[in-house]
Amino acid sequence: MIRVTIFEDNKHLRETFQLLLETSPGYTCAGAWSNCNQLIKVLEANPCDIVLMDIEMPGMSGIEATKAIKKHLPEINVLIQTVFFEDEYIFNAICAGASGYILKSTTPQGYLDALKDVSNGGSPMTPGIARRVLELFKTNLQPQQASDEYGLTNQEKKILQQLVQGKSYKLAADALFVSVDTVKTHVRNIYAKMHVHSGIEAVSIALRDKIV
Amino acid sequence: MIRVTIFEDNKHLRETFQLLLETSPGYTCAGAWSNCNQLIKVLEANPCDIVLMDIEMPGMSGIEATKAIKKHLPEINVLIQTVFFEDEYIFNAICAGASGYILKSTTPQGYLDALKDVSNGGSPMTPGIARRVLELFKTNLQPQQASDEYGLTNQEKKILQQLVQGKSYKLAADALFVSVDTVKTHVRNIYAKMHVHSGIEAVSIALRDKIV
DNA sequence: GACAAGCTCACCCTATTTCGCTATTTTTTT
DNA sequence: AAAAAAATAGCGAAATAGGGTGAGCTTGTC
Repeated sequence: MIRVTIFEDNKHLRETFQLLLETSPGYTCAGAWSNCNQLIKVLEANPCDIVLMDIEMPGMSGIEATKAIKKHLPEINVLIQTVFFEDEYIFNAICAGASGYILKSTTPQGYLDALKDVSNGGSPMTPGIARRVLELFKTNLQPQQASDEYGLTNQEKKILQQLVQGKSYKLAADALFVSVDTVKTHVRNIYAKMHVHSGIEAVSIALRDKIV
Repeated sequence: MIRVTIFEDNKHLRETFQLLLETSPGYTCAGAWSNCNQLIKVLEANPCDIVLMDIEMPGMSGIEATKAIKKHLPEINVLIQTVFFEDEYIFNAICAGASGYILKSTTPQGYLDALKDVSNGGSPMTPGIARRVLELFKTNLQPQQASDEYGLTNQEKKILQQLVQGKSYKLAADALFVSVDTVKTHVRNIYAKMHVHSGIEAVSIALRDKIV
C-alpha cells in the first residue's frame, strides 16, 4: 500500500487526486493540504511514503517544502507535479531533493504509474523534462575539454571574433578589408562547421568552448 | 516515419529490433550494424533520425560512438540501450550527448515508446536510471553566483537565457508560452538596459559576465 | 485611490541575416 | 603538375531581427 500526501492549492485538483488515490487499489491518501503550514508536524502526525507536491502555492513554495522534507524526514520521497517547464524550477527542484518531476498534463494513470515508480526507487520524469535535465547536467558539470575548434580556418576564426564583438556583417567586412558578400560566405561555412543556424548560437558556443 | 539505425553486437537482439521496427507502423529501420566501423560514413550514407546504441560492442564503444555522432551529425539523437546500471556509464553517456538511456529489460512496446519520446524531443529513461541521474546531478553540482545583471527582471533574464541557447524569437516565445511580440518587447528592453543593439552583443556580454 | 513597475500583445516598417546557388583566384598539399 | 583547400565575390529569396508606438492587465506600494 503506497501512502501519498498531497500538497496542492487548487481545490478541484486536490480533491481529484484524493479521489483517484482512494479509489485505486494499492494506493491510499494520507492527507491533502492546500499549503505548507506546519509542514513537518503534519507529516509526522500522518505518516506517508510519498508526497505529491505542487510548486506554486501561497506561502512556502513546493521547492522550499521539498528542502524541508528532505532535511527533517529524508525517507519520504517527493514527487514534484507542476505546470512549470522552466530550467530554474527543474534545477531547484532536483537540488532540493525531489524524486521525480512530472507535468500536470499527465493522465490519471500517469500519476499512478509515477507514484509506483517512485515507490520502486525510480524517478519518473516527463520525457521533455528529462531532456532538460540531461542538458542541464551536461552544460553544468561537463569539464571543459580542449575543443578542436570545429575545424575553422584562420579567416573563419577572425570573422567569428568580429561577430563576438557584436559587429554587423558590414562592419566586420570593413574591419577585415573584404566585401560583405565574403563575410556572408564565411559565416555560412562557419555555421555549417559548427552545426548552428544563427550568429547567437555560434557566439554562444564559441564563448562556451573558448574558441575565441 | 521515424528512421532508426541499430548498433548492437548481439545478432539475435539486433535482428529482433530490426523486425520490431519494420513491422511497426510509423517506424522504419535505416540500418542494423554489429559494430561501429565506418560509423560516420555509414550514417551519412543511410540518413536516420535516431540511433539505438548498445554500449558494449567490440571495437569502438557505444559511448565513444555517441560522442562521434554528436560531433559530426548532431541532428541525430542517440538512445542508449544497455544492461549497465553503473553511474560511470550513465554519467559518460549523458556527457557524450545521449538523448535517453534505457535498460534492456524494457518490453518491445517500451522500445517503441522510448523512440517516440526521443522523436518528440523528450529523453526517455528507465525510472531507476532517472533516479541515478538526479543524484549524480545533485552531488556533482555547485550553484554558481551571478553578477550585476544590469537590473534585468526575471522574465527578461528568462528571455536572455533562451537567446543564449540559440533560440529564435519564435522558439523562445513557444518555450515561455508568450507571443513573439512579447519576446520582441522584452528583447528591446534588455538591449536598452545592457546598452547593446543585437542579440550577439547581448549574449556575448551575458556569458562574459555570467548573467546566465 | 493613485501610481509605478512589470508583463503582455499588436501593428507597422526597415535593416539584417540566413541560405540557396555559382564562380574565380590564390595557396597549400600531394 | 594536378588536386585539394581556402579565400574571395556575387545574386536573389525568404526569414528573422530590430525599433517605434500604443495599450491593456496585474501586482504591490504610497
